[in-house]
This record gives sequence, structure tokens and C-alpha cells, in this order.
Amino acid sequence: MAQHTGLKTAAIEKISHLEYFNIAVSVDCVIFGYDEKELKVLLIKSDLEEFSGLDSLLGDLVRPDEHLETASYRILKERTGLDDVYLEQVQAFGSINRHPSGRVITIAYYSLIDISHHKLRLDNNELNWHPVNDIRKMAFDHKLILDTCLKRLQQQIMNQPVVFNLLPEKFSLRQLQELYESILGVELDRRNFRKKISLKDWLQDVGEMEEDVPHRPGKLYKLKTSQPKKPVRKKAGAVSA
Amino acid sequence: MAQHTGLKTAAIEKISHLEYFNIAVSVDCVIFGYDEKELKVLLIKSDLEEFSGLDSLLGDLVRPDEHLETASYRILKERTGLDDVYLEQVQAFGSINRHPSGRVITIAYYSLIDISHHKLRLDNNELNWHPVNDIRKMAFDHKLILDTCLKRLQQQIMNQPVVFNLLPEKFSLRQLQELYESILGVELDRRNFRKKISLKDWLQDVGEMEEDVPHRPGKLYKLKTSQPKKPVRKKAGAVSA
DNA sequence: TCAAAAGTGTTTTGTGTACACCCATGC
DNA sequence: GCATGGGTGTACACAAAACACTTTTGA
Repeated sequence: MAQHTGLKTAAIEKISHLEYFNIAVSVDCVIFGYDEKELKVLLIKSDLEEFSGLDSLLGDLVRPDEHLETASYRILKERTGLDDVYLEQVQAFGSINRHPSGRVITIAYYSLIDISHHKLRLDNNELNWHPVNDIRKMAFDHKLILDTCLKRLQQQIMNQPVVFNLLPEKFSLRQLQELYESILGVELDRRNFRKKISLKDWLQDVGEMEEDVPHRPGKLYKLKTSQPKKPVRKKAGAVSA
Repeated sequence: MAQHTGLKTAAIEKISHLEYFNIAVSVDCVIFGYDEKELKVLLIKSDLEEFSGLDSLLGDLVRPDEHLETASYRILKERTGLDDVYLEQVQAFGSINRHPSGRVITIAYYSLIDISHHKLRLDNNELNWHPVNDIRKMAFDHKLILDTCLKRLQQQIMNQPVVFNLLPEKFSLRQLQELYESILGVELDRRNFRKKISLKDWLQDVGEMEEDVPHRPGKLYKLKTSQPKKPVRKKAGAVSA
């Protein structure tokens, strides 16, 4: 986090742990995208010497007059140019030594964006999309944060119509299935997948077909307008007996 | 939170929101217990004038050299005398005006304790157990935090053997069922409940029976020693097709 | 005519749910 | 002997999983 707050080397800005009440709060955004049949995450090269060569999540310190979510939306807007983005808090990470400059507690969010969105503008050529499965080591505890957010995403997509935030407005069932497969890391049976999706009643046939595909084109669908892209808060859930 | 950090009236300690980087971090613990067939939560009367008469969760500011979980365990130890307690982070709450004294971001945890535990010592007669279902209004945003933690607990108990932290070491199946019913707020069928629990293979017959009950005594069980009371992190979960 | 994916149904298996009776104990 | 809860099994409905063939299109 805090990539553009002027932190350069941690040693310079080392904050004494003895100083009472000197805790900074940041938000870190795990920005997921989907492209070339892979789930990707938007990362930046860390500007801290301690982590030279390593990638880090996009984050920043939270301003005292700023809501946590506002800070996350601000980061998303600054980094991607996008406004109306799916965002969900995952949890806080607060290990004492997670940040070499001092005590920084971070609140992790994940967000889902459509990589092909026409408004997407990466503000900085240090920003890159990385396939989630290829990522080994990251700055800070960001690998842990990424893994935690991915797990949360995997849970969410089973119950809530959130993956559509990763796709263009119109998509085929094959695209949707490949997206589920890349998030879950498993292969799914086509017939069972289609049956299950149609039971959820999330989709609306837009009456168009795929174009420029080297095979039989599939129908295109979009999310039903009655379906919120934001999750509805879960109820107690199925009862055990 | 911050009940015993010397905050008395918020106005006195009002921190300007314009002051850059003056954010405090607290943890708040939703301490669940189970007694008299009701799920209860341990609360304290708020010592802030703004919330006079209202109850609040147990919390405190996080020290700069203290891990978030350590702070939660410290609160639990201070308030209940208990050491080895089930604790799980839920999420952060960071609305700008959630605390009248200034910007305080809090990380919410829930914990599960056995009210009948012989080591339980409530340090303060301002502390009281309240039936979760009777709670209407609380100080700060603590009702929201409580509701969020209760939802999380309801999800957890369906998959993980965590409720046993709320019970004495030995318990009957009826006790266990009543506990599930009080957490979920529903009635369960006895035969189905027993079938489902036995499928989970969490329990071990201790070879003893209930005593001093005015009816046929039931068998007593305990959690299998191979079952961790702490949750095992979930995998991707059942795959959709 | 071939390659590639679209589209489609049935069977089996497991899980959730509804439901009723006899049994053991304390009083 | 009565009240209370203990303990058990079966039938139905629905969801999940396994599985194969024909159709459509572009090259």
C-alpha cells in the first residue's frame, strides 16, 4: 500500500513502535480482471527498496475524513479510471511488522472489473495484469491478502451473481463457464453447468449470437436487469435439518 | 470500544477531522455465550454521555506494538479471565462518524466462550450477559457489528465444529440441538438433526449419561479430539457442476 | 469434409425434509 | 402410571454428478 504517498525507503521513515498511537490505516484493493481465459489481478511494482522487484497490490493510506470504502473507490478511480465498480471488504490485516515503515494496518477489499471496459485507463505503465495462478511472491503480506481475497471470491460466486462484473455486458455461456473454471480452478461439465445457471435465473437472452468465432456461434446473454450486480446480504442460510 | 482508555465525554476529546493522520484503531469483541437455552452476548454500559444508558461491545484501542488478535485476546483475558478462547475476525467498520470522539476504525471479532467455565470471572459488575434476540439499540454502530457477527457465526456453524466452544466439555445431543436452534433462530427436527450431526463425525461418546434430569437421561458426548475447535480454512467449496 | 464448439436429457446417487412410535427414567 | 424427553427409520422431493450424440458454423 501507500505506493504514492512519498514513502521511499522504509528505514528513512521508520516509526518507533514505542510511540503510542501512531498507527496508520490503509486500504489495499485486490483488483480482479478476466482476460485470455485467465483470472488476473492488477499489480504495481513496489517502490520500496525492501521489496525491490516485487509486485504489490494497489492501496493507499486512508484519510482521516474518508470512509474506508471511499478510499477504495478513490484508488480504483485513480488507477483504472473506473467509477462504478464492484467492491467488497474482505478483512483487516494487522501484523505488527507487515510494513517496514511502521505500523500500518490495512483493510483488504476485492473488486471485479471488466478488463475490456472502454473507460479502463491504466494511469501508469508500472501497472500490469498478472495471472493469479502465476503469482508467487509479493511485497508486504500481499500474497496472503491476495489468497484470502481469492478464497472469498470463490465462495461468493457460488451464491451471488457477482462474476458478471468481470465480463462484458454480453457474453456466451462458454465464456461464463470458462470464467467459473478459472476462478475455481476446476473443470466443469457443460451440461450440468448450463442447467445450474439456468436454475439460478440470472440471465437474459439478448437475441444475438457470437460473431467472428471459428465455429458455431453461441447465443449471447446478459445479466437480468432485476439482478443486482452487488451482492444481497446472505441470510442465515439453509438450515441443517 | 475504548471503554477504559479514559474517554469520558466525546466533546472534550473531539479530534478535528482535518488533522491529517489522526486515526485510531480499535478492536471490538462480540463475546457470545450460551445459557438458559439462549444465545447471549457480553456487554458493558457505555461510559460515554452520548450513549448514556446504552450497552456497548467490549473493545479497546490497539497499541502500536500489538497485533490485532493480541489486542482481542487481551480484552478477552481482561474481561473474562479466559485465555484459550475461540476468536475469529469478521471485518472492519470504518464510518467516519461512528465514534463521537474522533476517527476510530474498529476491527470486529467474535468469540465463543463457555459461560459455565470454572475460570470465567467477569471483572466488573457493569458487565452483563444479554440475550442476543432482546437487543435493540446499542452504542456506536455496535448493533450493526453484532448483527454482522451473528450472521457470520450462523454461516460458520453449518460447516465447522465451532459451537462446541459454547458448551461444557460434555453435553447431550439435545443441548447441542437447542444451541443450534438458538443461534439459527429456527426449530430443527430431532431425527434429522441427529442424522446430520452423526454424518459430520464430530462427536465422541464419552460413555456417560446425563444426571439429575427429570426424564430419561441422554448420552453425553464430547468433541472428537481429532477435531480442531478452531476452523480449518475452507477450500474452494463444492463445485457447481 | 473437417474441426470446433453449441446445444440438449436421462439415469443414478446423495442430501434435505417430513413424519410417528416405543422406550427409559424420575416423580 | 404419567410426564418428559431419548432414541430410532422410512418415504418423497430435489439437487448434484456422470455421461454421448447430433447440429451448426467457418475454414
